Amino acid sequence: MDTQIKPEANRAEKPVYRPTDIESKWQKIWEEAGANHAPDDDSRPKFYNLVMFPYPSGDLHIGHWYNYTGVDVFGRLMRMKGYNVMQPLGFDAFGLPAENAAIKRGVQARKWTLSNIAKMRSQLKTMGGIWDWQREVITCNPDYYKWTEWFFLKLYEKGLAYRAKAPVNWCPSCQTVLANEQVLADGTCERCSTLVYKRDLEQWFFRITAYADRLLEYKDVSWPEKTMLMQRNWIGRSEGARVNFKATGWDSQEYDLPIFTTRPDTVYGITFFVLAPEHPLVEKLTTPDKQAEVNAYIEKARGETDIERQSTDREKSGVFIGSYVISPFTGEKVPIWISDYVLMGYGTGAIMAVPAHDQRDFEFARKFNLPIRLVYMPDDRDLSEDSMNEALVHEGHVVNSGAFNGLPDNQETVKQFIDHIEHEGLGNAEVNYRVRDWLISRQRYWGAPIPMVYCDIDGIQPVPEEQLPVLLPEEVEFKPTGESPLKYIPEFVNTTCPKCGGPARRETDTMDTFMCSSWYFLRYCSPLFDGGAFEPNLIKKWMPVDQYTGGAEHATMHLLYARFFTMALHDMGYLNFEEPFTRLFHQGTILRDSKKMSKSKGNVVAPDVLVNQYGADAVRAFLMFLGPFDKGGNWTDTTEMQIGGIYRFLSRVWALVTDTVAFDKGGSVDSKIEAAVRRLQHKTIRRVLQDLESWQFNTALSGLMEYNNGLIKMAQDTPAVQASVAWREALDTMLVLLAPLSPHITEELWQITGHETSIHIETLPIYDAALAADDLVTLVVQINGKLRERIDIPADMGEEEVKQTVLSAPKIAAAVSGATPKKIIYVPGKLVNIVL
RNA sequence: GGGCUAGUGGCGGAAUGGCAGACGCGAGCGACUUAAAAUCGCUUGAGGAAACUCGUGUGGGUUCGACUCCCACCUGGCCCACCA
Repeated sequence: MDTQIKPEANRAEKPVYRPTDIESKWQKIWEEAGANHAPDDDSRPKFYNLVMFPYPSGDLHIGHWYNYTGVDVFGRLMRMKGYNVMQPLGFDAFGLPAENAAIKRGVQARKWTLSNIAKMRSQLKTMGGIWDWQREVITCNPDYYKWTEWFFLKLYEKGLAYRAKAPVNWCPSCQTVLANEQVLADGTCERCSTLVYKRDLEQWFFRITAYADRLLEYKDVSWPEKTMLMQRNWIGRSEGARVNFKATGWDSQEYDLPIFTTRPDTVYGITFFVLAPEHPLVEKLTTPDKQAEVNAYIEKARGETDIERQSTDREKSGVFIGSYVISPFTGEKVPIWISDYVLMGYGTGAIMAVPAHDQRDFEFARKFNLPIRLVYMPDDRDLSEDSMNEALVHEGHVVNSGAFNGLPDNQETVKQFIDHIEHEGLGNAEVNYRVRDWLISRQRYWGAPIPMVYCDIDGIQPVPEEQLPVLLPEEVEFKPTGESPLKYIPEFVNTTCPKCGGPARRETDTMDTFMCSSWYFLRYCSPLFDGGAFEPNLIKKWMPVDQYTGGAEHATMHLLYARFFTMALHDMGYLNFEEPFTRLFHQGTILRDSKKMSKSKGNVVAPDVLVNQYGADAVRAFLMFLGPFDKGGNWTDTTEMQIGGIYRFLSRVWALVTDTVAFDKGGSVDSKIEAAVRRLQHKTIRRVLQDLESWQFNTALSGLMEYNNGLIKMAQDTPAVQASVAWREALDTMLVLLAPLSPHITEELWQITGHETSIHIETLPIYDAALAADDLVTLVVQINGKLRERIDIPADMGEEEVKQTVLSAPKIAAAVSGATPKKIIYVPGKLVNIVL
């Protein structure tokens, strides 16, 4: 291979650094030796090092490399620390892109997916990671999705799966359901530009809300605070009360209208009542004279896109529907309105409006000239309903509330109101969650089938376990609209009822791919096991995952679903732990010109060219050198130029080590020089190990570069040092510390320097503080906090003597010029600050 | 609107409250070469001949001492977004 960067060999007898040759050589040797496989029977302690598996889009880009290199560096480090490291990889293989390829290019989804996997697997192998390919898991294979279906049945048995109506994106022109990704920002269909609207469909849900409180616990896990906070906000636990109101419909019947509020202490402030436009009682409570207006409003709300409806800063809208509720607290008639700021999906879809103390209600009241009544008054000033221009939230003391007047705004007051509500039989304390049940139905072809059948006689019936898997047909034809072809395959749809044996229809929806990724980490433990989803003893051996690494964007979806799954399986007795991932780390994202890389945007950076030119070792180290691993980076046109620096570094390591080999071992060298070598060696061990263990790969590398530069300098100054034992050990240290980052060159040099076993099973060097200690330390001398001088002093000099030495230094003495210092600050080994 | 996070040379970035700019890229000069590339050496925050002065988004504060801690603001990124 010819590149302009590569140095010529300056001596014929020395081996030349040819990265690609070395890399393919060692990758082959490692693979044949099974070096990357984590055996199930092994006496070392286990370490399960997991990375979020990729979607097989077809091309491995530099972002994948970044992510997987960091994980591999950490895995290799743990292996060198003596762990039996299991580091598997697989493919999250169901999903929309395969279906789009099938529609647009007429290639079968399965074929497309598997050829992408083959390509990505071979690309991945070039990075020289310790991926345990014997454990590979592909979620679209029947031996995997059989168990995805099985989990569905188990959740169904436990009452955690249920069917309900939910809105989907419906394109009236294509006559099909669209995924959120297929709806453009302006609310139109990506295929035909028709306006998409919401339509209710019967779909399957998982009752994740039943686990909301448990999901807030985080038992025995060490996760980033940020991620837990995101999940907590997502789950959104709110304590409050349910209060029952009653209203009379135009049919003279009385209807219950419960509401949920977090502010039961403001019930006396209610001046109107609002229902979500979709609320089922709207029809009964709308008086005939309001019918037309109300219907028009509901129509309008339905036609709005999510983006429109969710925008906070739009003006409030709504319609009075003609009926009233009676406030059980004040006995007043309170008008009922509908408005889209009340959501059917949260609480009861109805609220009591207290405009004086809720900003949204306040805006609504002002817009429609509805009354406002203060039930809290600030302690330090007067406020009037007419002049206030925003709601008063959490301030002051209770007023206008009968026996409660005078109470302060606090939890105790809220509790007294709830007690009162419960005592009067008007309602009860209640906790609500923002999180909704998990909708897993997808009106898509390329996913795991939902193992359910519909019988005219027996209704909904689960497919019996022994009939699993419900196989997904592989040769299918798509309608031009992109509709799921499953509906039109009679052999798939028509089946028999497991209960009565009569004719029945299969469910044609498939499962959300998050379902597949909610348990893949369990499958890695026994990927070939066919007696169940996993082999219980191997689960006990490997789980929970010790280290999980992946993007922060999965905080509220995948990471929550996987925890829910694990907890549900624990409760069914399949697992003896509740949290799947003990430690979590989010790597940063590599952007291209400040934008996310994606195949669809066409802005991906391919690693292949760089790997061919500089070798995988250089690309790995280069990516890790860009910055802190959790920060990611912005890839611009000049970024690539930096790889030359890493390549030079590796070449210099190569030259340093191969130069030494020419020297005879066992020569003697001045003990002072030997001590200097040891000092540099042990200082490096300390900082580099510390950095590697805390994922600071960029500073670990700069530490190694400084080490390399230091050793080169020593060899130049005193060539004889290269014959010493200390020198050989110093080079061993260099190679061992560099091995996790650049595994091939270090393995090659390890062999060249006469070692007979792989460098990657070496144990890490141990830091010796005594060897690292300096005789002299450089002391910084400041006057009034400003740097004035640097003085070398013996490391063991006492404080008084240090101060005297400093004060008698000519520059300092001149600056002080006879004045008496007010104070002298002494930080041992670091600095002296003289305050004048 | 809320939450989180970041802001340091021409660039990527480094600094348990203690020498700002480590390490690397790029650039400049030099050596080697007929020449170029590669390699090696030196220089490289700004101003200044130098002594020295200024300098980590802006403005305050705490401290002997602040890139680092506190307050306010400005700008970017990410997540959530009318959740009663």
